[in-house]
Amino acid sequence: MGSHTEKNPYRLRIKLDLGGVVMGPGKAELLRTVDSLGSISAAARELGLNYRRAWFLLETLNATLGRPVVETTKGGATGGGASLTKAGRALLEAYDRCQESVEAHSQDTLDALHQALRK
Amino acid sequence: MGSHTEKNPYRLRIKLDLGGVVMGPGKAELLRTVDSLGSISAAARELGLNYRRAWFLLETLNATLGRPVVETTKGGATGGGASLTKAGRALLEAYDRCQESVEAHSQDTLDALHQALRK
DNA sequence: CATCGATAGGATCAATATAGCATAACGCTA
DNA sequence: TAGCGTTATGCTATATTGATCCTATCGATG
Repeated sequence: MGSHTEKNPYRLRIKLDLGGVVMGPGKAELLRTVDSLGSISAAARELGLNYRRAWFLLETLNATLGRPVVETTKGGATGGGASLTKAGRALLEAYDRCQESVEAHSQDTLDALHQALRK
Repeated sequence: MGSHTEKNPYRLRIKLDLGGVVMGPGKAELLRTVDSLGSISAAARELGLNYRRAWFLLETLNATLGRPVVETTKGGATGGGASLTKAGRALLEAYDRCQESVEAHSQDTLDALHQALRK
């Protein structure tokens, strides 16, 4: 039959411009994973990036926003760890909320575009 | 008085992921300027980027999407020129529409985040 | 047919981003 | 006190991106 709707590959990606840093899907996933694993290095392994970079991304966030988004401890039984601050959670939640809102409100436009650019 | 609302510096930037290329504010402005000036090189001058790059950006769009977004002519009295195709205009309009929608629907969340991260 | 401004594209260099290695400090635990 | 896993950070190498330069081609027009 005629209208077998092919999947629309077009997507809308967002980036939160925080004045000095931007947070896109990468940092968002990193925050999320640090939150769930309680460690920067574990999160880095999980996401397939090296610790050096993961740490740098978080440090940039910490330094640029007025307050830290992650707090860390060194040494101890587990070697140390990291967790999100309230600010960090607020940031992540705001990002997710924006992402959802954007997806919901852009779907029609993206579908129309997909039709318009259809070969 | 207490609540003198300081301007919120946080912004939401969008990128249209078209599968192979992404279109952000840069390519959007380029398309818009080519449309209004009728020339790639004029648009490049206007936006302060070199012709080589402007041309390459447009070429990438043309090549990746099934159909061209700009069509060009060489030679002639004016040396040549460029204009947006219907597809190009559809793309630019979709981008603008998404941008507007996003701005409208994210303001509250961004304001709340700004308060939450307030020093 | 020589000129002119624009498209089209090759080649190279600088700047920036990311990857990867190496190492120290930390503080619990055996 | 030796060992372990993690944070923290320096340094180097590689990859990606953007800037710059240069040359060819096109086609109306004087």
